[in-house]
Amino acid sequence: MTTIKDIARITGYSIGTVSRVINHHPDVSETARQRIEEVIRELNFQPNANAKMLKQTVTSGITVLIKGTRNIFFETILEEIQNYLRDSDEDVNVVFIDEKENEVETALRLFIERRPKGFIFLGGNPRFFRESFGRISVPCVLVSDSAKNFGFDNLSSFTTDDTAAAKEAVSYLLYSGHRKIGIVGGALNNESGAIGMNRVQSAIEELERNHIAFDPDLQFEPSRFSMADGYLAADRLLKKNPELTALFAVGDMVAIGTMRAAADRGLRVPEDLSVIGFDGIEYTHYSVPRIATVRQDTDALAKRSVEDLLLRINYSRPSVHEVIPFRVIAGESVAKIRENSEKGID
Amino acid sequence: MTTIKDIARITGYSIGTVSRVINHHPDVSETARQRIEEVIRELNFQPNANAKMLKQTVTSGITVLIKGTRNIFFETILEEIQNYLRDSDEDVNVVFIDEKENEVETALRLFIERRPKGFIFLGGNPRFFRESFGRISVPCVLVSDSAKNFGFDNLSSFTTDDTAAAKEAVSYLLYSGHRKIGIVGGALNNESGAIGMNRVQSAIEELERNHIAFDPDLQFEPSRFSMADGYLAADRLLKKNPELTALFAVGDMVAIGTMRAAADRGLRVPEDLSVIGFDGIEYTHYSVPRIATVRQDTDALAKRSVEDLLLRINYSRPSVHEVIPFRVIAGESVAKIRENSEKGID
DNA sequence: CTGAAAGCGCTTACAG
DNA sequence: CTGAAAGCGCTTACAG
Repeated sequence: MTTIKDIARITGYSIGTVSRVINHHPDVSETARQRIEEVIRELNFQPNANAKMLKQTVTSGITVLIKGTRNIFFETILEEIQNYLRDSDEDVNVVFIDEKENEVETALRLFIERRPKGFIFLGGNPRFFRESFGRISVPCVLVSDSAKNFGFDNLSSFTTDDTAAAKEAVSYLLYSGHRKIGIVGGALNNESGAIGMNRVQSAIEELERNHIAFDPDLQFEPSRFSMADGYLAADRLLKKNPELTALFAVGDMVAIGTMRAAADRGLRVPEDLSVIGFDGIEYTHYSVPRIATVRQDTDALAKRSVEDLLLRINYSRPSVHEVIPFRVIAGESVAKIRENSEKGID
Repeated sequence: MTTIKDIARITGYSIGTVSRVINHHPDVSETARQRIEEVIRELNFQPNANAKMLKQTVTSGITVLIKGTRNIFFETILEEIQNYLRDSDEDVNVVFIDEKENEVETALRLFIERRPKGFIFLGGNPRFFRESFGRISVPCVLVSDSAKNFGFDNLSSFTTDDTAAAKEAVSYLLYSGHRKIGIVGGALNNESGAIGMNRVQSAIEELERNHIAFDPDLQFEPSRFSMADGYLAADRLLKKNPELTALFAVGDMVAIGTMRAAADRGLRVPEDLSVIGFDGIEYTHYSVPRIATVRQDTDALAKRSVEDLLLRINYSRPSVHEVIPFRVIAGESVAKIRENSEKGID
């Protein structure tokens, strides 16, 4: 393996000078720089980052930690974060971890090893934050869960108001004339907390606010955020309650599964069954019919996260907890039905 | 920051003994182990991986390098690779890199820093392999491109026979009675090589073998592997050639865009336009209609990659280049049409 | 502008 | 079973 020593030996300079050239240190003669760069290129030398990081105590770069490798929603935000960070001169390190892993412990390890100036967490388990976030001392941002009540002054958060958004989704169904509404999705309580249950809770409250009785047995099926699970849940729900004219799927992947379950029961969307999703992933726009959904503003989530993190890194501003507006997208999967109509739009 | 030195100081043992405990070295007294583990737990000590890797020359673990963070197909394979590797006692390190990045240079850097026992590449640019793979000396596997002619004896490859698969896709359309067939997708020549162009080429050959004239201008539109691009390409193609009764989309994402483009032109799938995709991603099974596609056997690709890599790591077997069988999935997006019918199935 | 040297936090023969 | 010491490949004051 080629090391800095080999470059020094070959060029006749010391390893100190070689190191300076590698790190674009200004105090190097043009002659030395040229010769050393030439040999580095010839030998295709790559400095060992372990040694570099071990020695360097200076912080640098920003690390984005993403929970789940198959989360299209987070991937969209990531892409936008990278776009915004491209203009800053921080380099970005992206790390994907499994949904079940502890993102705060991972961050802690990376913090020790890489000394980034800050972290952006895409997804996170409140419990993990409460347990061990205290040991991270650089500015951080959490996207997707409010950290307002965690009590850390180096942690900002940017979130969609799930409660209001779910309320709007149900409102839209009510506005379209639906009264027999079911809810698909929301995991009851898994390791990562009760994901999506606040959406479910808020949807139920909106129904009750409109004097529509809600029977969890007949109008709700939990589901994880996948097409496969959404399919099974919707199928169970439609089987035990064929009266339903509209379903609120708590995630777009669940909505996709729901639409397929409807088709397999001979129901057309939206003629026989209306469906509204949640998140606003790209696919909702390409589906036939286009899927009605509550679109989270991924661009704003990304933009504000980056802005805030850079401000806090560079000017040590205080952390903030912001709610980002969402938008109900009408799509083509929700039909208007007549009041008192027995089922669908006829 | 807590280091091994602190643990040594507090427990009264030397850093050598602490290191042995951390690495589960057998030659440590029970007393020492217990005391040291206790303090490590109390202080929540995490050894600095930089220092560890810098010192250790022993190889360990397997690194999976994935090109593209939004490639559902690769993510499916990754999941299966992880399942298969769970049974071995190798730990797995997954690294996502941008589609435009040089995966071989990245592997080289990781090779220097982490010394894995082997690499699995999910996606790769033949040019990058030819240029610099020679400097990697551990067993590697490339999935998605045959490395047969690269001339490296430490590189196996497992691939779907794109040529045969594209031929079958077109066969299926011909068998269903279509004669006016268009092809959407395949990037002409971008940085990552002419991705998908072998599929296009093979599809054209199959048409010509069946005495169907092929006019690239009227029957082909290039597209990158995304819904958005697939939409635009299909829209252009359908606009300039409304006679087409079937489209072969060179990737499933392209097929999704194609189906939406058809809908926006008032065409029903499959009644007015048949569509067949390529890859067999999960979504094709949930779409309404289910998308006909050529399903690559992700499970076999994953399984054989892992088996082969472990065999070569542990018993230094020679590398192999295997073609994994595919399967045409009928779906619901291709209609049978009458011979001589002017358009669609009427 | 350059070199010699200390040291980052670990691992690992070596000696006992 | 344990400790003292060398050294992994770098960076960085310090001195010149």
